[in-house]
Amino acid sequence: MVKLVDVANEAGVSAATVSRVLNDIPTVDPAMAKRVRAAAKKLGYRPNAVARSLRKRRTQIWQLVVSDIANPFYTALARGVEDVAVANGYHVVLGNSKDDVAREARYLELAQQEQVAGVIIAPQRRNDSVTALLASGIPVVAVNQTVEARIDHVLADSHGGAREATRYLLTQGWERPACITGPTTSETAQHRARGYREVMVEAGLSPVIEFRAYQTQAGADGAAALLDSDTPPDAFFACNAMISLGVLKTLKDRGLRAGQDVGLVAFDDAPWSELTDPSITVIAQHPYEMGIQAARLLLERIRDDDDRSPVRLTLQTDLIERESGLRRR
Amino acid sequence: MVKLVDVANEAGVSAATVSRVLNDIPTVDPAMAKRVRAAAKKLGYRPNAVARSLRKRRTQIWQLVVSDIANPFYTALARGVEDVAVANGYHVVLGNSKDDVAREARYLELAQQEQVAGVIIAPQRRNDSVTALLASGIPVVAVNQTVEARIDHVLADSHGGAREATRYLLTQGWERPACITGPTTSETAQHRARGYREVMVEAGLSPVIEFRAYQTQAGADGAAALLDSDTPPDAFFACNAMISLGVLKTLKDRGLRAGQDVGLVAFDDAPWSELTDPSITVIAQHPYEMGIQAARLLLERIRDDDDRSPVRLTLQTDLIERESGLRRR
DNA sequence: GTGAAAGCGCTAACAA
DNA sequence: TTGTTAGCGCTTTCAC
Repeated sequence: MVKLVDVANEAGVSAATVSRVLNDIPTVDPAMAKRVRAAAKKLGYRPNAVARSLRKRRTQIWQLVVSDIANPFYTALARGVEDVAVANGYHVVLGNSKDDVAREARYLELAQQEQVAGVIIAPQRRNDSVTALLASGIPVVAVNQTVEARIDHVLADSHGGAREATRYLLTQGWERPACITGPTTSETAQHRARGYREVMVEAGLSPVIEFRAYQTQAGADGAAALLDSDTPPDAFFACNAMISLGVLKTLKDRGLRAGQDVGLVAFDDAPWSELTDPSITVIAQHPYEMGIQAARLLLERIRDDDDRSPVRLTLQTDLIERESGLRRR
Repeated sequence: MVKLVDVANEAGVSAATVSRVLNDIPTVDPAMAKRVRAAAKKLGYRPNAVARSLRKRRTQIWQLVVSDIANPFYTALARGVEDVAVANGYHVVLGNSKDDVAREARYLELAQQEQVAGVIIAPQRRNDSVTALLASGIPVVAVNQTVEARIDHVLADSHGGAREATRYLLTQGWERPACITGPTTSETAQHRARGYREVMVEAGLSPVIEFRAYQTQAGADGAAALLDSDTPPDAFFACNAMISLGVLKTLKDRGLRAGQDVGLVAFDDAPWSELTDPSITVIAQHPYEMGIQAARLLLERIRDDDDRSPVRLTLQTDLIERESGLRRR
C-alpha cells in the first residue's frame, strides 16, 4: 500500500506539502504541486480516508436512516440524498430500520461511533434517540416526522393532501369512504387521518379510520376488516403506497374493481400506479425532491457551523387523477 | 468526548485492559472486566470506530453497489445483505451506480479509500474496475454478472428461467412471443435472450429479440417498436421487472389486455406483480436469498483469509403462474 | 512557501 | 493477567 509519505519521497518534498497539494491548499508553489501530483499518479496513490477522518475528527459519510427500503417513497428519497451527497464529495450509508425503533436507535449510535458528517433520518415516531446525536455535535435533518425544535425538518403536506384526496372521493360521488393509515405513533398517519376526518365531518359524514401499519399486509387486513364490517365503505383512502397495494390485493380477492365497484385514492405516486388496471389516483409526494432538500439543509449545517435557526420545509402534494377514484356504474 | 483512556482512568486500569474488555478478549480478570464496563457505562463511553479502523487497517463497513435502487430486485438483495451484515456487526454502505459504469468505478475506488471490509457488487457488465480492489486485498462478491475467475459469484439461473418462460408462453398457445431484454453488455440479458432463442428455435419459430435497457422506458419503447413492426408479436417475455412495467404501459396505451389480447411473462416477482389486473405471470428470482448468500460468502472471505477456491452459486428460478400469460379469447 | 514534529483514539507487540 | 510502548496514515500547528 502506497502512502502519503511515499509520494513525498518520490517527489522529494515533505509529507506536509503533499497533504497541502492533495487538499488544494492554495499556499503552495504550483511547480511543486505539479511534481507532487505526478508522483502520486505514478505511484497510484490512494488517500486513506480512515486516517484522514481520524485526524479531522469527522468523516465524509452521511448516514441515512429510513424505515422501509421496499417502499418506493424511501428509495426515491435515497436517490435525492445520494445525488447531492456524491456531488459534494460525501457518500451515503443507508440504514433500513424496518419499522423497528431499537434498530433505528442502533443506527444512530453507529452514526456517532463512525463519526459521520451528518444524519438524515425519517423516524418512525417522535423519539429522543436523536437527542444524543445532537449532543455529540453531529448535524441531523429529519424527514416526514417532527422530532425536536432544534433541528431542520423536511415534510410533505400530509394534512392538505389528505383533505384533497377525501374531497376528491366525495366529489366523485362516493358516499362512505374509509381511511386506512399508518400507526397512531406516526405523525404522517395522524395528519392524513385528520385531513380525512375534517373533510368527512364538514360533509356531514361519519369518518371511519383504521390505524394499522405502513405495510402491504396491514393494508390488506384493514381493507378486509372494513369490508366485513356492518357498514362497509364504498371507497378507500390508502395513506401510503404499501397500504394501497394491500387494498388492491383485498379488492382483487373479493372480485371488486376499483374505479367501478369501489373508489380508491392512495398517497404516493408509485412506479406501478399508472400502470395497473385500473390505474391508481394518487396524492403524489415528491420524495426525490425531499431528499434533495434534506441533503441541502444538511450541507449547510455541516459547512456553516453558524447556528442559523432551524428550518421547517413543507412540500406540497399533488393529486394525480387516474382511474381508481372514478365512479362508473 | 469521552475516550478509552478516560474509562481507563475511571476504572484505575490501563488503556490496554479497557481495550481488551471492550473487545471481549477472554484473558482478562472478570472482576476487572466488570469494573471497566461499569466505568464505561458511567461515563457514557462510545468507542471511536474510526480510530479503531485505522489501527486495525480495516473497517466494519461493507460496500454494496447496485445499478438501480428503484428496481425491487436490488432492494430485496440489499435487505438480504444488510440483515446478515447487521447480525455480524457490520454495516452496509449502499451505492447506486444508476447504470453508469463510471459511477460504479467511483464507488469501488471509494471502497478502497474507506478501507471497507468487503464489497458486494452487481456489476453492469464485465469490467475490470474490480481487479484493482482485489489487488488491494479487499474481498469481493459479485452478483448476477460474471466478473473474474478469482472471486465468488451469486447468480440466478437466467438461462433456465428464460427457457421456462418461453415454453410456458408457447404452451399457452401464443404463437409469436417476442423477448425484450437488457443491454447486450449485460450477462443476464444475454442469458435470458439465449434461453428464449433456444426454445423458439426448438419449436421451429423465429426468435425476435429487443436488446434495450433494464428500465421502464426501454420496456415501453421496445414493446411499441415490436407492435409497430410488420409481424407484431402476440406475446412478450419481459426480462426484468422494470421492463415489464414499461410493457404494461404500452399495452395500456394501446388498449390491449394481457392474458387476453396478448401474453406476458416477466422476470422478477415484483411487489405489484400479483396485484395488478391482470396479475403478472413471472419467473421469480430470489433476490433476498441471493443477498443472504452473497453476504455469507463475503463473511467467509473476511474471516478465513484462507484462500478457499472461488464459489459460483446459482439459484434456481420459479415460474409463478398468474393471469397475464393465459390465452382466453 | 515549506518542513519538523506532534497527535487524532485506538490496538497489538512485547515485557513484566 | 496486566501495563508499557509504539505505531496505524494523515493533518496541522509552529518554526523557519
